[in-house]
Amino acid sequence: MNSKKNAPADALDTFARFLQDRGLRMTRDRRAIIRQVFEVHAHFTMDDLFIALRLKGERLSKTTLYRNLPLLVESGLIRRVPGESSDGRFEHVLGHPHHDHLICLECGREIEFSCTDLETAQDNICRRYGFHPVWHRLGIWGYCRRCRARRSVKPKER
Amino acid sequence: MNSKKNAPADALDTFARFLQDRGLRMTRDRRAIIRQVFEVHAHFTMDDLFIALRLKGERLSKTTLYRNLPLLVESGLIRRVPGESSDGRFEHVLGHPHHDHLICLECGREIEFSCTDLETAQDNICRRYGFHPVWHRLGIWGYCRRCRARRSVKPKER
DNA sequence: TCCTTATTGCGACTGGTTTCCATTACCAAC
DNA sequence: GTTGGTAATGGAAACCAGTCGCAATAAGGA
Repeated sequence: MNSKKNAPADALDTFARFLQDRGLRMTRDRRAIIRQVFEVHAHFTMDDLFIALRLKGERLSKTTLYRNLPLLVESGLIRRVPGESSDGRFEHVLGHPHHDHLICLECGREIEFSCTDLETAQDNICRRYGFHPVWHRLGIWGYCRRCRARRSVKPKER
Repeated sequence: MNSKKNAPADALDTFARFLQDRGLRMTRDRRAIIRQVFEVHAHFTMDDLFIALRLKGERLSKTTLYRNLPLLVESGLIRRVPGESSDGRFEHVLGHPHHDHLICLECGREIEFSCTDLETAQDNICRRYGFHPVWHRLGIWGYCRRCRARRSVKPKER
């Protein structure tokens, strides 16, 4: 029952331990932040989080977020999403399996995928360079099936 | 003589064409920017570029850089260096073939590599999704050989 | 419950980037 | 070469995300 299923509660425990180890305190705001972060399975910005929490009736300030997200990162519960276009975005780590993205330049849609061949090729590269990988991020930009179809109808466009 | 060897001149031509196509003008400042960018084979920030140009006696303003670098990016001559830690950095593209990055979380070093298996795997993915790729970007974060060696000396660390 | 000290909110502040607008300079047409 | 329409530019002001200082608040161990 206290298994992996309850990510928010697990994360709360982990964070509580992390705080205690460093003589910091668990507060209402911190609890709310953790809960929110692990309830939603998507990337988020400071502002996303702020708005979501305010909508839930939490009265914390942005300053508090700016002060606490670095702690969450340090604790390993969340991480900044690497990659230029995802500047200022975070994602939680527990229960968020790895995936990469196809991003459509026309409609902006992001398609998630994962591919073992890709992972294998990456492992090979890392081995070749004596590099110990921790995580990676691959984005492929281009045109999705839907937009290509639409395009082919009026090929003169552009 | 007018071969690939002269990157700055080639880039200047390319950019001139790019500008003309959009009804924009080639100016002294733009020429100076291109020349500088293609003379130096290294990542650079707005400020690096500004200082370098000023040292060369150019009297352009930062505003001009902020206005023109996006054009260079659009023209494909330079690109923003991906990766969180290299926020705000650019690199030129001509004579800088496609590559991906291994980024060390400890020392920050970026190792460039390219790998056909990886490209192949990506092509397969795209085919599977009916996606037409235009470009991609892969970053692998982890620990480089050097830092791992240093670490293994004091294995209790972490 | 008390008391120490971490946490918080607010407003001021910062550094990087963008915008405004008056002036300058391209460059195509004469 | 001169002219005219319009893009480009510089400098200052505005903007914005993120940070800091400080007084008030609230964890949580004694």
